[in-house]
Amino acid sequence: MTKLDPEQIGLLLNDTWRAWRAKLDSRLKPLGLSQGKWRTLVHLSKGGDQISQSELAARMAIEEPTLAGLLRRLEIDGWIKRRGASHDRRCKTVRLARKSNVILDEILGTARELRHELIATIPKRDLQTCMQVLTRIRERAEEANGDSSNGRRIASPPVGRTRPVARSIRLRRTRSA
Amino acid sequence: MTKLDPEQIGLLLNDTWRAWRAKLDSRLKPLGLSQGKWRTLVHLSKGGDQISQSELAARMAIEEPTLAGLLRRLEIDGWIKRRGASHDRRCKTVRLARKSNVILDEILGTARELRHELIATIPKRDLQTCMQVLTRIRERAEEANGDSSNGRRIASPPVGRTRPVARSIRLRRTRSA
DNA sequence: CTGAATTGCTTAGCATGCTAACGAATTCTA
DNA sequence: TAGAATTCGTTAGCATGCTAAGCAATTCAG
Repeated sequence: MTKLDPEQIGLLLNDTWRAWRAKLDSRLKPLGLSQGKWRTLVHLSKGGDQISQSELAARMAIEEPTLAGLLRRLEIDGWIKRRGASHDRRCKTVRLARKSNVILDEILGTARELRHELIATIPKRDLQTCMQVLTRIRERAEEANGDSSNGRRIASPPVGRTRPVARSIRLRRTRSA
Repeated sequence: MTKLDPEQIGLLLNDTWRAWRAKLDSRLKPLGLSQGKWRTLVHLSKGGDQISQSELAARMAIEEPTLAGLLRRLEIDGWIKRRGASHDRRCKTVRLARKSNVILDEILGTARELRHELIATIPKRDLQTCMQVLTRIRERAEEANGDSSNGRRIASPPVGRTRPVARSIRLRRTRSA
């Protein structure tokens, strides 16, 4: 086995993710869904179906305006519905439309299938090691410091499970001229 | 050490790369360079300095129109120069402007520094394993495809589809009305 | 040599990410 | 309880990725 140059780890990470993502995306495209859209639907489906937009954005680790655009397109296509929340008129709650259930199965199935194809031949131990290394890198990279300009960054939840976290660090634009 | 769920590997890969990239990007932003720009400069610097655009796009694994936009912005900012190639008037060769040399050192230095920070505490052996796993995944994902329904897109016009490797199979619009 | 195909690059237009700035509603505080 | 601050969502505008479609130059087939 060739010895790999550690200096190339960043590049490798980039390429690997890119290839994976491209593959999944191309398999899902025939369903009429692009990456951002199915990702949103999946998060919604895991989320109890009555989340506010800001909560959803936090879980997806994207910004609210980005989410707003995705939701607008999803709503136009009839995949989701938005409705003002009665208890707080600032909020809109987002729900999956009925028609989404079918497609969701396909999305999850396709993703699982691809994942299994990609990691099939990899020994469990090595996979564990890899994931632990990645986790460590991610934690380091998400530490707030070293950053000359902006600190606010939404932390994505730990891989282990889905946690409704994230709003804590939100620190909004401080409107301080 | 917690046992990580292999089903989450895709997500983890995404998040790790995202965090890394965000960090590097934010450190380089003060130089006035965004991700696409410094990536282009680095590829140019590794590339013998007299490459054509299509060659550069292929190396960067992005499409030509994407590169065209990047180069336009880079040229406006004075980082590169483009010039029609004498031997083939279809081509433009791209060169780094002199002012880029300074910035390039900073880019590479910053990237190296960050990389070392991120992987500092990780045992060499584990890092090797991780890189080998990633390499394997990438190779799998880049294989022409295991797409359930359709084979490679080569001869079928319908969906246009994403071809990650850029030029190799380029098959242009066949003007086949 | 001439017409067709290929190749290099551009423009146009969409998708998805970001930040900045804002209006409306709610909550906190003095 | 009035004013300030916060929170939720939106719009506006930029960057970077893509595909489709086109022009100009070159190459290939006959």
